[in-house]
Amino acid sequence: MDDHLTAWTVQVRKGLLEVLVLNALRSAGEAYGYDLVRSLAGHPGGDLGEGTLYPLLSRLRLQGLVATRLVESDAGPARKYYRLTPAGEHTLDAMNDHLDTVLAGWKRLRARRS
Amino acid sequence: MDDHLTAWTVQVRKGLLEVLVLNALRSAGEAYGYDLVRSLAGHPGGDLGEGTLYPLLSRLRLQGLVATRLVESDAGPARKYYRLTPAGEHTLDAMNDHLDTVLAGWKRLRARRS
DNA sequence: CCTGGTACCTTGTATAACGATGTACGAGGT
DNA sequence: ACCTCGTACATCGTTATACAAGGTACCAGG
Repeated sequence: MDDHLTAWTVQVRKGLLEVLVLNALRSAGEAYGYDLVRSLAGHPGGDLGEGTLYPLLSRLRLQGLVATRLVESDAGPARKYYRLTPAGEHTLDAMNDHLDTVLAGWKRLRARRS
Repeated sequence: MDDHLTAWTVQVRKGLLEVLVLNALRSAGEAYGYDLVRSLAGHPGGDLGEGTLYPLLSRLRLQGLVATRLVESDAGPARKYYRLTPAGEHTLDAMNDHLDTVLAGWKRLRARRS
């Protein structure tokens, strides 16, 4: 029974993780992948691996929602910093609004328990 | 840009639709598929087709979260009524709690805008 | 006889999360 | 020299799901 619940949480994260990352990116102003993994780990529902985040960031870049900037590091490999584009800001607002709407429907149905 | 947003909303619905239906089922006590499509259409984010709902209900039945009851109708084909099982009630509570947790993380990140 | 509403179901396509795996760099220990 | 650890990026295969499109069947009214 727990088996099905964990499978469900995976499905819920689809798309929801995208808004989470975009919001984190806007609040940080600028951040690189490896850092996002660690900072989001503290947030509820923000527990993701690198195999999840890097493809996500790549998609966002291809869609023009974020822009990247390579910065060499003294200790370790170069970091790829991400920040929102104007289109990304606009899209994020639309996403947040959409979530508000959908969740309003959820809360309404949830309240009416028998 | 709207193209990407509509694709995103599809991904958000994955899994989220399942909680919506389960909550609707609990608040109604008992309901059949065709009726759920119409009643959920009024709720924000509850716009779904039959090709979405029927496979969803089948999955829920296979997982033991809902039970079915066939009732013949005077006008039209027989209706398959669905209602939550005890396991379904328990799982639904866990889902609602999980959503509460995840959405708390979303709201926290969303509040901190630059 | 045909249309339209009710009611169920299946198939194919596209998309995303995630674990596993791989690459590469620098610092510190032995 | 060698190894290990932490940093940092990336890709692949599996699995699960929404959705449109299409299909079946029943009943009533024109």
